[in-house]
Amino acid sequence: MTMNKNNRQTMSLEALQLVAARFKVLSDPMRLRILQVLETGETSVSALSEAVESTQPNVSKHLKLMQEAGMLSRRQEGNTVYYSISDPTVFELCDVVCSSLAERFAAHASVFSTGAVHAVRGRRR
Amino acid sequence: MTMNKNNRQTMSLEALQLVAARFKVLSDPMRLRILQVLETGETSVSALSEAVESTQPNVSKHLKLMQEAGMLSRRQEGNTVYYSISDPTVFELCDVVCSSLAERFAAHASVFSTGAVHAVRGRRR
DNA sequence: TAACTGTATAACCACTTAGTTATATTGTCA
DNA sequence: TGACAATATAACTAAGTGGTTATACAGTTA
Repeated sequence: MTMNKNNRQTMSLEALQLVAARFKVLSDPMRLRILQVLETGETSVSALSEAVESTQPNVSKHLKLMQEAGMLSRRQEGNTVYYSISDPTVFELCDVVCSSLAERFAAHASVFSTGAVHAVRGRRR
Repeated sequence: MTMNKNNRQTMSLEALQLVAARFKVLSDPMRLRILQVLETGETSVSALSEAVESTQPNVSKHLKLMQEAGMLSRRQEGNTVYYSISDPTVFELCDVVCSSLAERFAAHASVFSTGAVHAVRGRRR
């Protein structure tokens, strides 16, 4: 096993690509917004489209992307489709980013609500 | 303060854009590779270019991007420039993604070396 | 000064991506 | 069956991105 001098494994290029792909899914504001809504619970496509103020085809596209990335599950009931979060680590990732950003921009820290995030973090999941 | 039903704050669009931008920086395999090298310590641009097997202009471009994102620091000595990691939370993020991926692809789990990452996680930083 | 080294930048290209509009698909209900 | 509703997909466009090559900019050394 390849280790660097911090005793940390050096990942293969293939593995790096998979990690990068995961970050890429989270690198779009609209998708983050969708995830925020989904955190409140399973939601239909039409309800999501309204909530995030975008068109249905656009939301459907993002949902498919995130589902294929393994972040969402899909459940159909009649002709309504409900999506929900299947990998809650996405919020763990967002929390880490928020803390880091809050630390950097101490001036705008309230935007990221460091305190609130930290308070919630302990009791989630 | 806006909270959803998980008692989690709903971030503003502006904040979501900042978070998304951070994920975007990490969404490229070459940048992740550079970060891996930098984790072993401060490195010059030329040494980095060799290590990641890319051209100097390309590496310089990625370095500038990551520095502007607040992940790297730059130090010049003579006409050699050394970059180093200024925000170690990037590795925290990578660890979370690796664990999540390892869980999903149990078959290819060894690629992400769950065990190794977890073992190291506790004593880092 | 001039030659050389290391890094940054400019210009360009192939490719990807988020969004829109139009349409297809699937399910329900009369 | 037909009309309708919810979702998915196709085709397209404008904007962004990673890489390359060439060149500019500093800093060192003769």
